[in-house]
Amino acid sequence: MAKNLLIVESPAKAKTIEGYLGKDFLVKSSYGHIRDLVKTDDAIDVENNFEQKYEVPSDKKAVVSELKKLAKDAETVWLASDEDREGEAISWHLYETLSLKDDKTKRIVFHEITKPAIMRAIDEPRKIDYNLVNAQQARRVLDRLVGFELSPVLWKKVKPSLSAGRVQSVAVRLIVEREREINKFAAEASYKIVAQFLTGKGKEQFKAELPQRFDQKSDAETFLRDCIQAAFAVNSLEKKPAKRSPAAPFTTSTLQQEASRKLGFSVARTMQVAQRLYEAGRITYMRTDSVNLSDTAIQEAQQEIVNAYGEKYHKLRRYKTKSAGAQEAHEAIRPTYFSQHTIEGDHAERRLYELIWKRAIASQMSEAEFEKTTAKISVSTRREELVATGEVMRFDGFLKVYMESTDEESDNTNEQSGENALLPPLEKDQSLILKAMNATERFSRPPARYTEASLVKKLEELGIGRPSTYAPTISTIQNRGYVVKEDRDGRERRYTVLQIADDKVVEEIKTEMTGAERSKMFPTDIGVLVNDFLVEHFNDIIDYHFTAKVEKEFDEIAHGGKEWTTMLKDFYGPFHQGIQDTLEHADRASHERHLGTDPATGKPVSVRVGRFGPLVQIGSADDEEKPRFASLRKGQMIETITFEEAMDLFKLPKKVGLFEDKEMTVAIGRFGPYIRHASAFYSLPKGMDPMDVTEEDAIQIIQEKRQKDKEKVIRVFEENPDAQIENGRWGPFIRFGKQNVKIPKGTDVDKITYEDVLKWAEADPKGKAKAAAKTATAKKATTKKTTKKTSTAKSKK
DNA sequence: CAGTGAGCGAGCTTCCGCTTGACTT
Repeated sequence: MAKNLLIVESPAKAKTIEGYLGKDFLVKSSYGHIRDLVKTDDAIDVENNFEQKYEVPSDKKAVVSELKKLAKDAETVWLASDEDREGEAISWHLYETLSLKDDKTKRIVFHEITKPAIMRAIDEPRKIDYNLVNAQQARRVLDRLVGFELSPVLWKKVKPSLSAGRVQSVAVRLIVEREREINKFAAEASYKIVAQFLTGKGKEQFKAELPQRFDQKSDAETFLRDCIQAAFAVNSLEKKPAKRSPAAPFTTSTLQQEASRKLGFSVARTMQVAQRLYEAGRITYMRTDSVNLSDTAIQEAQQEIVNAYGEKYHKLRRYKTKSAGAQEAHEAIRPTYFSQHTIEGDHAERRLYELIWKRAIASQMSEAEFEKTTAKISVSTRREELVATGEVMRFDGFLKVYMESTDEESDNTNEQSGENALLPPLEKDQSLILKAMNATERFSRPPARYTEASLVKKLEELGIGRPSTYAPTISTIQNRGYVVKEDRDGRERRYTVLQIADDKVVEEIKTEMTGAERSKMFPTDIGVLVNDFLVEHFNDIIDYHFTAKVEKEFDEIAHGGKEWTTMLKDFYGPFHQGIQDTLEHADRASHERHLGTDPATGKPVSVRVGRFGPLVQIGSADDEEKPRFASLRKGQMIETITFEEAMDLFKLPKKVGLFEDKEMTVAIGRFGPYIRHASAFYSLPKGMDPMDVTEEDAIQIIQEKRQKDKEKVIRVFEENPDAQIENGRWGPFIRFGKQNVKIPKGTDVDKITYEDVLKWAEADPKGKAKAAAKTATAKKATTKKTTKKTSTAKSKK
């Protein structure tokens, strides 16, 4: 029996540490927290100093009983959970739950998993820090009180099953408020002047811009006209060295941002893949707020950089965390072995590892050095100067391995930036030949919508949430239906371009797409409704700075300067009063908006949130005639929909004619406009207005789709016409009734027999399960719907 | 991928932070 039992939070960590400590130590993991508040409303006794009822959740029972047994037999139990508030609480819960003895228990901490760090920790054991534990209790109790008192208010005043909390509600608020900023944003147009010059001798070309812009088209036109007969010369020439430094190694939040920008990963996917890399021993812990690297890591990175790129590429750097509320219990995210530039694994694992490796290596490399040249060009007829800039890299430094990307979209419109371009050799007073000049109308841009990752960044800046909760929070607000992540089409916008041609200024109108979004976070109507309700009645809790405020108090508790129950009492009194007042006095939340009167019937037109989502209604319930309803479409919201848009919703579905004795109907569904005929759906070609579809169009679309489907079929099996080989998006596959059967790699498609099909179909449990699930869920969904229908109806009262 | 759309009912929903599996969808 081992003399020492050492308990950490993560099993992967346990494995590593066991290797460092040898036979006398048995290293086990608690798998995070082992106890939590009971899930019922009596978990906290607010009358009695916020006394808590804890329980070991069922999925932790096995871990706890194993640890209990091992602890009983061990001479010394070492509690080595993380060095932060939560970690201290885990140690305390272990101490209590395992019934440990004070003289047999030692608390140790380390914030990097290296042998020297662990040996040092073992030499310096301490006791459980009850101030820190109390700070965690205050945090836990406050979150429970807020979540479990706010949510029921929403059930009563908005709709059942909704949720609110210190973190999620602020996340939703950020998105709602950003959407409103975008809605009220009015783009301002201005004219940007860009010129192309030729040098006199070599006839080399380069570009220059006017730094200032013209608000008025007439001013831009005048400028261009003045330039027609003007002489141009290099007025001044300046060369300046410039440097760029690498970014710090990854934290959870920065990893999520870069993986989103460079690899297109959702934050959940990034964390899944990182978890696999961590478990395989490829990277250090992936839930961290620290940018710190251990001394051994810094040395290994140095060795690797010097070996691979040479001494002058190395620069030792230590980074400091900037973000609020960082607890730094771990290292930054880095490769376990810097010598491994790449790894084995699936595509996602290899790419994420590479990103982590590059970022960590680059963080220990030299600055990149540039020479920036700025040439100012005089215009004989004007006082303004045009400016040409060029940048030459003198030394690549860290850019040899890593370039951080930004959130700025580069694909936006006709922006032709002259930055980073090379300039031909120029001399002061050299005269230049104007080759072309134009003034392009440009528009100011609204604030950017959040992506999952940029929302995480914002939350981190506000100190809201922790590395372990960023991804779950993003999921929660989507699962609750408060926000959606989706693509939205942009709209066309016209802009004016003025140009010098044949000594005249000519004008041209062009169009561009603007406002198109990919994978962005949009609030839903229910998200807006809940947010506005919370802001109205609980503004102090939903305030961006609420977390920062309470964190400060948790810190005071942790340092022994404040009693945790006092802090909670001060908070809970007014909070609970607010809950009661709201329950008693607040109206049911509704965002009903009256849009106007239907000219055809004279009935009122309004929008509101219905049981199945936002809808438009013509007529009222107490009218004799039943009101007419229509659902809002993707991108439409109660707050912003216009009367005309609302009335348009009643124009579809529209019957467009007959085909094969059956009606054809045009409508708009979740995937865009389509024609419904018999029981089949046919998408409209992109760009076709569903209102304009004629009978002939519809027939043609149906026939074309049928033809295309026919072309996809390679072979139908004689034995069973429900079995056929088709060309799919990723190559040939077998359609076998409802089941899609994969063709094994390397099979000659022409030689597949019906026996093969039966065999493969049988051997593909996933495909079978999927086919079965398809029918099962279809059934379930319908039954669920009907039960839900009655249930919500009941609770309405 | 549509259509639907308040009404009486019983009892349920819900927080944030630590950690991984054991399961299907």
